[in-house]
Amino acid sequence: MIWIKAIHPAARHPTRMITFADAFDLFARRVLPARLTDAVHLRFRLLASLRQLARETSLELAEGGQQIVFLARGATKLVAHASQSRDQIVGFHFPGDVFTVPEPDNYSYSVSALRDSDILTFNAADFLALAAGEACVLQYLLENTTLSLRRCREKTIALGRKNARERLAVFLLAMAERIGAEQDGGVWLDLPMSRRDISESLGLTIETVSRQLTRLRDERVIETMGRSGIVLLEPSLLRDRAGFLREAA
Amino acid sequence: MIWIKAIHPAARHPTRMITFADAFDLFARRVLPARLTDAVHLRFRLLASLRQLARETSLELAEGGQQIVFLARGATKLVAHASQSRDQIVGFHFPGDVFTVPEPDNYSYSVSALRDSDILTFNAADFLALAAGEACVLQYLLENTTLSLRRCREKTIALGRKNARERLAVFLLAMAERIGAEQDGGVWLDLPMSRRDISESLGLTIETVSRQLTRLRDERVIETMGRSGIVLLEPSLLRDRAGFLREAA
DNA sequence: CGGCATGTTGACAACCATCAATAATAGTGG
DNA sequence: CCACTATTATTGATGGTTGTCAACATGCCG
Repeated sequence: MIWIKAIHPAARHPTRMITFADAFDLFARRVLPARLTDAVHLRFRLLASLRQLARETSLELAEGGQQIVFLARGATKLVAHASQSRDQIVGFHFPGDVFTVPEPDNYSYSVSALRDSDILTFNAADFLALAAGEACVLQYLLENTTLSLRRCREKTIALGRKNARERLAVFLLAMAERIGAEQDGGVWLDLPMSRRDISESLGLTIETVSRQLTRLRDERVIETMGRSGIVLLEPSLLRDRAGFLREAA
Repeated sequence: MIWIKAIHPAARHPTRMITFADAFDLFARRVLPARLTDAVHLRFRLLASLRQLARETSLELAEGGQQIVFLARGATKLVAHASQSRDQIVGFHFPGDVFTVPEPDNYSYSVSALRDSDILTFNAADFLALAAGEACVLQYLLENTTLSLRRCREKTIALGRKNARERLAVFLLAMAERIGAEQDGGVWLDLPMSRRDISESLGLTIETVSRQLTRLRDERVIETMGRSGIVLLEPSLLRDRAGFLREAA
């Protein structure tokens, strides 16, 4: 049916833009305390820039030092560029996430959209200067950064001590936790990232990622549907393959 | 002489303990703003526990949730325990460092002393509740956590995209920055960690670490003196081998 | 339906882990 | 102070996991 054809892709990846007001509102509801005076609220608002990133486009943040980013809509990856086109994805982000983009040092960093995305960017120094008077905001940022750190440490463990098989299992479980939809015993994933993205996140090649997914499919641990659809048939089987600590017996 | 025997090891790795007052004073000078009232100062003091860790001993922090740790003296490693005695070191810490120890999730974490160390531990929740009224403290923690995150991301890049040779170069440069002593053109390092620690930090084996150090020695990039002494003869040569972004030409 | 980007599969090679033996170091006791 | 010993580090030989190169298949979009 025509109707299916026309509506389906749009439903999966809506391209409707949101306004600055909408984006900032989402941000304020999550980060700013309700009791904030209008004046301070406005000053935060003045620091925000809305960037609309079409799928596959990226945002270089070289100028202006460290940035604080709020993802209002879409999905993004934070990429570190090492030498000679060796890129490492240090994190995936989903709507509602707040994260910091480091200023360039030994590597340069960029934010790329996996889907059409709307993000708010703040200069970190300005933001912190303003937040200094609002302990709640600082506390939110601190908790958030601590969470990012925990995720980053888990990634470090995966990259340092796990084989390809285990890394895939860890990745799928992490995605299930963040964007999975429960579905009669299993978990449904609509991955916004390509095999290349997965491989650049896990320190592998796309071929290895593909082989491990095939293997998991052969073992009836997952099912794949097209390029982006994955069903975790039995999450506990994945946990067995993830090389985590055994649960206390 | 008895006297020599008794004092010599102590000279390299002094075992003299410091008092709680000394340790807390070091902490306060670094983290707490000078203008803090005595009452609040005291409340922070009441949250602190001094732990004296002899070399090679470790501190399990399973109970009590996330901890905030201040290292007053010595050197420590933060170890994540994955399954089956596969450990990954997620960070090394030196005097003055503040860091958080996650509560156990998929992995358990412990702090181990590379040298005799004195650390102050705080329950993170209690500490944050108290710091909520002191924006300066929150800001310090936030900056500190952001720095930890940056370091962790750089480690992620190293483990995901670099070979053994590059990882060693990155490691030595990072150590030079943190505990190196300039010495006529080169940098002198007295590494507190063993080859095993280095390998567990870099996601390699001790044999590979050893081989790469030998290779760097053959190439006249470093000199080794005993087990812990390393001189970086020409840091720029190490940078060439670290796989960093080329400096802007 | 057709073209192209993306993903999968296969053959082979490289790098690093593993296993094993030797060497060096640091601390101990004579 | 020096020999002795246990621990730690180095060196060598070999194999496995994953990267690389290549060909092919699939799915997505116009």
